[in-house]
Amino acid sequence: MWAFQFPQTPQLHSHFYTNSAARLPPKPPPIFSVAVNPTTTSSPSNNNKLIQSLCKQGNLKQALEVLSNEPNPTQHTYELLLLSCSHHNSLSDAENVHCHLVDNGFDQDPFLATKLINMYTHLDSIDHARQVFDKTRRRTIYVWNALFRALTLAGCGEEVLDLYRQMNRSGMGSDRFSYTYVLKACVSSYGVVSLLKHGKEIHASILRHGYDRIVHIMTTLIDMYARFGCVTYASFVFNEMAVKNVVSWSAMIACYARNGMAFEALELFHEMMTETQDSSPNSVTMVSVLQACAALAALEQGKLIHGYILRRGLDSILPVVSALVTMYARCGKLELSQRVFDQMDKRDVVSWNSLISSYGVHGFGQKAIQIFKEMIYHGVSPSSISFVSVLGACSHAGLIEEGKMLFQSMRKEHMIGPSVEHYACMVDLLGRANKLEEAAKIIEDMRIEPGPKVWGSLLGSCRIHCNVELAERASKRLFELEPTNAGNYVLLADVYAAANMWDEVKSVKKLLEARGLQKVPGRSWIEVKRKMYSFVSVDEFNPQAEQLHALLIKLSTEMKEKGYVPQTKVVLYDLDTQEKERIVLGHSEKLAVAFGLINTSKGETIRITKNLRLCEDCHSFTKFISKFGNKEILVRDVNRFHHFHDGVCSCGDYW
DNA sequence: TTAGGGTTAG
Repeated sequence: MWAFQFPQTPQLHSHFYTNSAARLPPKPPPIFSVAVNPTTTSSPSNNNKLIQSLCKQGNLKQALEVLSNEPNPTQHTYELLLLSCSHHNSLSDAENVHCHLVDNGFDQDPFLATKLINMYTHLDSIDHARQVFDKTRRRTIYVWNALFRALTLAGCGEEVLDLYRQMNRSGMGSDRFSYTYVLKACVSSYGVVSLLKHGKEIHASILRHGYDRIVHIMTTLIDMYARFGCVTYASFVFNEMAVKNVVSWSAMIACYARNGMAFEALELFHEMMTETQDSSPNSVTMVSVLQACAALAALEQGKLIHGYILRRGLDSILPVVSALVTMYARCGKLELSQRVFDQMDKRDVVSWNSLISSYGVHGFGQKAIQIFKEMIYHGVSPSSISFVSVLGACSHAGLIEEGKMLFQSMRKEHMIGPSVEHYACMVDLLGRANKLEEAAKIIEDMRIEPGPKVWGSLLGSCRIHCNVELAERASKRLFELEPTNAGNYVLLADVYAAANMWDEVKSVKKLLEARGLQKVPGRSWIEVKRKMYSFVSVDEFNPQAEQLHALLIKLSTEMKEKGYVPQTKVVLYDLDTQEKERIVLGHSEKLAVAFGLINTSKGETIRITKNLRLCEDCHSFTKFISKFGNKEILVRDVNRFHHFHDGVCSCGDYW
């Protein structure tokens, strides 16, 4: 048969070929659709009208039956049929309509080619979309754009860029739609090569062709730079925009929020509220703003934002409510997360995942598992992220057997293949529990390539349990996979320092320097009376610093009398014990604790956030303060929460 | 005929 044919579709024509004998021999392929279109000269038959009406009513089955008796379907009839196949998510019907269309001489119609590509994109059949494109000789800008969209959604960014160059060579210029798809393609690549360079070239082309006044394109550009972590470029584009709307503001706020610049995100939000009259924030804006509050653990800010959401009636929008659940949990108010969740009329898998991870990050592993089961009981199927959340919760709580069983159930019961993230959770779970060999075995047996997250989990566990040999193995891979991540070098140096291997510590530090990298400085912050105060280990600019240091020396002396022994193995310098003690006493979280002791009233909980993992010494020191200073102290480190109360931490010293 | 920002984890 000359007509378009798909592989693996043996029953393809059975539905339509009841009169197949009358159709043979096959017609030669038409060259130009308009010239051979059998219906351009005649008005649509009654059958055509009936098919169109059935499609509009959503009755695809009957529409297809009528189609089998209609010798002259029109372009519009096919258009509605293809749309209907998309709505019904039916690939087999789609293929049948496609074959029918080809048999009736429409295979070179660029309008229908566009519709076919869009339909196959919707049905996740990228190969089919590509075949339609390849067979279409007259490629309008719509046809090109449809394929760009298809490939971008499928993560084939590099292929889009190749085609884009091909399109330009063919003399076809880009329009505003091509630019948005191609910019998105730069960040949608599954390949390992960064396409940022290409994104910048496209940016230049946009400027050359005067498309920089199109808000859609400039917003996509902001988003592209945001996803590459190029905040300066993104804010430059944003500031240069002559006209901004709610989407461009939201894109810039999201850019700050996801790139560790939560202060800036909140600042920009306030600017948006005060400086714009016609761009009032919407639900999407609020999600990013809540993310920023969560990142900073800015509870008071978060509560104000919650009030605004209620006043604006945005509290029924699921992503907003899920972001509220997460915000309260990350601000240390788990009970408020639960309350917000309980008040939801409708919940989706994201809402459940938010609650599961909320309990997880606070160390309530069993509760997280219970919620996971409740979710399934309520008929909501777990997603891949549900498993990341619940496995993470098991890891924080040391629930090894439960974690293993859940991991097994992924494939068996829920048909979800484990991804790199799930393996990383399992390695973390076993590694933390000092089952390092078992963790290494998991990596060996992985069916997919273990990425930096997996090796990073193993290295983190080696640091906790001081396993030099395995740490060297993991870091060797990590230095290849992500040579610019300073954290990995620091972890390896930590392992060497704990083993008193000072020459090795020195050489890791040299490697770090040679590669132009720096250790991320420890930073802690605290919200007191709606204001945020930030501390770094050596903070000469804080007017209270002297007072804070004096208080810390006094507290340290007192706590030593009560049994506190400074843990100095975290110091990466070969110094004497006294010097090491001085260094750990200046850690940012201790400064924040001291600030909290001075500036909070009796009975008020101290809430601190830290950008790195809490060190052993600060952990031990804070336990003593909670007992002898009679203070509740809540610390959120980069991984989880620590509730210090009466000399005990909720993590059970397992973090 | 086609388009831009957000949702959970690590």
